[in-house]
Order: sequence, then structure tokens, then C-alpha cells
Amino acid sequence: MLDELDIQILRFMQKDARISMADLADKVNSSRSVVWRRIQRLEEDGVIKKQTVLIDETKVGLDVMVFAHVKMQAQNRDSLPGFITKVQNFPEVMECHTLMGDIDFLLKVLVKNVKAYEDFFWNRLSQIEGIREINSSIALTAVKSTTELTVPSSR
Amino acid sequence: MLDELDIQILRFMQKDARISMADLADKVNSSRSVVWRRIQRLEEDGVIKKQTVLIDETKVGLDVMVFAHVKMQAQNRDSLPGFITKVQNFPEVMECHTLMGDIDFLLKVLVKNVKAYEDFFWNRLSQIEGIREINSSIALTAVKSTTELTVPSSR
DNA sequence: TATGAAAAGGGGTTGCT
DNA sequence: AGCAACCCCTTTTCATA
Repeated sequence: MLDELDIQILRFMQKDARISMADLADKVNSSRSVVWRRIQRLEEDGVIKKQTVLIDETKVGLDVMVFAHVKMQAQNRDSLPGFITKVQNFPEVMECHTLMGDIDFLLKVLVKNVKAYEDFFWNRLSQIEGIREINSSIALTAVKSTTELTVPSSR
Repeated sequence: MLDELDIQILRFMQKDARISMADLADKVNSSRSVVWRRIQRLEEDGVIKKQTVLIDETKVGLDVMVFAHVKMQAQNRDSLPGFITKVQNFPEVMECHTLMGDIDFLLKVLVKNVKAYEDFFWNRLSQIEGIREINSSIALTAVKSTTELTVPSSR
């Protein structure tokens, strides 16, 4: 489905989405139109989900990142949809992953300060039905933090 | 430092970085030149870190996401820099966060399949010096997964 | 100093070979 | 797939308040 040219294009666009068609065509040894049509197809097929800007969180006042490990009560699986919809609507929640094994979730939460997290934790998160246990840990330095996934060469 | 106009611009650019100056100016009730200069400043100041494309991982063959919680041996803090540099060079590692409290790390790892994770785990990750314990859990569905942080209005 | 208008230039887009 | 022309939009400049 994806050939080596597609993958090269994806790699360069991840580094800088504003690269011009001419430059990109040069880098991948192809022509403007070919590259342009490839990108169109990658977008149509949903390989490229969207084009966005990455914002420095601390520069917009979001200084504290917390990972919250939420364990649900195993008995009532009915509460899971409720948890999910509520969590989706919390702007503080950046990511919410379902983990295998027990019924639990890993949340990446981004807030202004520790006080804001306390508020989020007690007045919003822990109010949701069906939670058994929450373990929070503040993330200090992000050694590596990227949306730039390394696209594998062979499929 | 950032006013309401900056924040509006950031919100629209997160949704679609390719929005034209004209459209963006309309949406935020301003003019092309003002919006253009604001974006320049946001980039100079590092508020906008970069412009990139988000790729659907499964469409490039990366189907398995694993969170690995790595606990280090408390005694020798000397091994931390080694861990960090090694981890940074693993393409499988998408994110590596230092967690507060104990000396430990949370890794978000993206691989082709479970076999690839096993290989990564045994032949690369667990080979690093100074590790006490690793807890891995496969992430199933991502309920929410976004780089679109919700920019807070007031500062 | 900040804004708007308008020129200039570059690059996305399309049709044709 | 590649070339070239077109046209739109970004970027710069300049005049104005």
C-alpha cells in the first residue's frame, strides 16, 4: 500500500510540514506533481491525519504534566462508557489509553500547576462512578516527547 | 505575554495548520497583516515549536503501543544519563518521561507487533545498565489521543 | 508604533504530453 | 510520471494614523 517514496515524504513532512513541493521533490528525487499527488492520496487514505502546530505547553502556562493510572471496579463494566465520555470532555486530559489486563486507564493530564491538578483530581476525576483506585505521578522532564513516529521502511 | 488573539490563532492552527491567512483573519476578526505578524512572533518566541503532520500509526504498520514503567536502581544515579541517551536513540520509543518520587521513567513505545516488542524489550531495553524493574502494559484503544492541548484563556 | 493596502514573489495546483 | 503555465496566497514593502 505504501511504497518507499510515500514513506520518505512522510518523514520529511513530519520534520517540517511547511516544506515546499519543490524542496520536497528534490529531497526525494521526484517531481513536484508526483509528490503533490502522493500527499493528496496520503491525506485521502487517512495516513496523514492532519496538519497541525506543536505548541510549547509551558509557554501557554501549562507547566504540570501528570500521569494518572485509573483502576476501575472490575465487577461493573457498565460504568466504562460513562468514564470514557466524561474523560473525553475534560480539557485537562491530553490522552487516555485503555490498558490490557485489568480494566484500567492511563491518563496524560496537562494543567497549569499542582493546585489545578488537585482541583481536577478531587472535583472532577475522582467524582466519576466506578473508580477503584487512582495513582498519580507528576512528570518532570520529558527526555523525549515527540509526535514524530519513526516510519518503518519495509512492511 | 499572550493575549486572547494569540490564543485564538493557536487554537485554529492546531485544528488545521494549513488554514490561509485570509480565512484565519476572518475567523479571529482581524486582518491578514496582523495575524501574519502574530504568527511570526509566536514562532520566534518558540510558542509554536513546529509545524508537522500527524500520521495514523496503524496505517504505517505500527499496530502495538506499549507503556513501559522502568524503575531504576536507587543507589547508582550515575546510570541515569546512560539510560537517557540510549532511550533517546531507540526509534521505538515515542516518549520518555521522568516521574517524580522514585527514580523511574514512563516510556511510550510504538512497534509493529507483539513480537517486535518482545525483541525490543529483551534485546534492547532490558540490556541497559541500572534497571531494577520494568512493568509493561499494552495499550488497547486510545480513547483520546491528541497533540491538541486546550490552550487556557486567562493567564 | 501598529495597521492596512497593495506590490512582488514564490509555490500550490492543474492540464497536457 | 514529468513539464510548464496559471493563479492564488504568502510575504514584503510602503503609506497612513
